[in-house]
Amino acid sequence: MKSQTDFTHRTVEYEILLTRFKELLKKNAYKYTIQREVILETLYKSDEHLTPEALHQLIKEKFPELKTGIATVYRTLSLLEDSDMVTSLSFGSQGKKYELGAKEHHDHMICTKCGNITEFVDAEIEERQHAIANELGFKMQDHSMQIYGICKNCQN
Amino acid sequence: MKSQTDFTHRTVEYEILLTRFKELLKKNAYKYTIQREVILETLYKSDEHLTPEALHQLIKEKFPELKTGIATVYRTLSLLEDSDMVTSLSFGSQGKKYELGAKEHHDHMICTKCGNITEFVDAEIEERQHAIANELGFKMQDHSMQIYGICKNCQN
DNA sequence: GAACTAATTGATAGAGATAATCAAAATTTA
DNA sequence: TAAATTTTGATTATCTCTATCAATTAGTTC
Repeated sequence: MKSQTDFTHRTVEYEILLTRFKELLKKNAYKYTIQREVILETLYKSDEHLTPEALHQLIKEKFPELKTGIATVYRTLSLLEDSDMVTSLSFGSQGKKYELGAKEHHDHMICTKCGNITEFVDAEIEERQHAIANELGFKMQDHSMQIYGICKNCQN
Repeated sequence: MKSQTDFTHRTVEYEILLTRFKELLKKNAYKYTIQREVILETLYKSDEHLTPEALHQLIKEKFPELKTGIATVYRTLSLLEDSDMVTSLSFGSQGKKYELGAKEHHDHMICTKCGNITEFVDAEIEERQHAIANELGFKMQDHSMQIYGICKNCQN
């Protein structure tokens, strides 16, 4: 089937990301599909932390002709996460939120009132984390840190 | 109903915890029940990070005469968490693990192979977290940090 | 570009964790 | 100890995510 899907608002940054993605697919003998690209693109454009549900909703609105199923969204997110192209934040029984992990690593400051997420990096903390893992004999693979509080806006 | 439940191995530390718990119940006009105490006690004795499921299992073994239902375990854990007497660690779609939060605060080092959890505290990190929250205009309420890696045992 | 092979898809059923419901039982108050 | 209210256990419902499977599609070969 020849797709009439219209990919708009493409940036150089996105093209680089897409190339990385295509290389990843090729390397693992995965196939390129419009659904996979649309999922990557929508995640890129949204610039937010999205639940699989929310991502699926966005895709259905923007590309209704694809009839993308929720299962494909989950599958592709897993694929992207396994390949370190996206990272997920866990919210207990409320599931996960995903974000593109192409940008540099960062931690999260989460407002407990409005749920908004602010990102930050602190070199000192990063350093201590490595040191601690070493001290405890761990081979560190990853880490995640969240600070919970009330953001400026919600303090009024 | 007069309970024949035998509470053994009580320590002073536990008695203090229990008193805190009873005060909490009174303050919120919640009622004291044997089930609630048994859940608190089992969590205290286990000294481990427990899933609601595992906690329920332990209680069924130690206090079979109570016939405690899983729903009560969930309800009580929520109650305790809302009151900051226990804290939970999220494991994505694998649910949560709970621990008593009465002891001093600590972060977690989690082995991605065997799932075991080692606790640690690092003063420097604690300090930076507060500083960062301030910088970003957040009123900090809480934080959590997990380092993922492979523990000594599992590296072989 | 047609045929072939294997991967991918959408729909749906299934699994696991947690929440909601509700009649029966227990706790607290008076 | 009787009345009022909460809590409980059993069960069902819900929510997130995974497995299944027939139909479709991508990549390859001719």
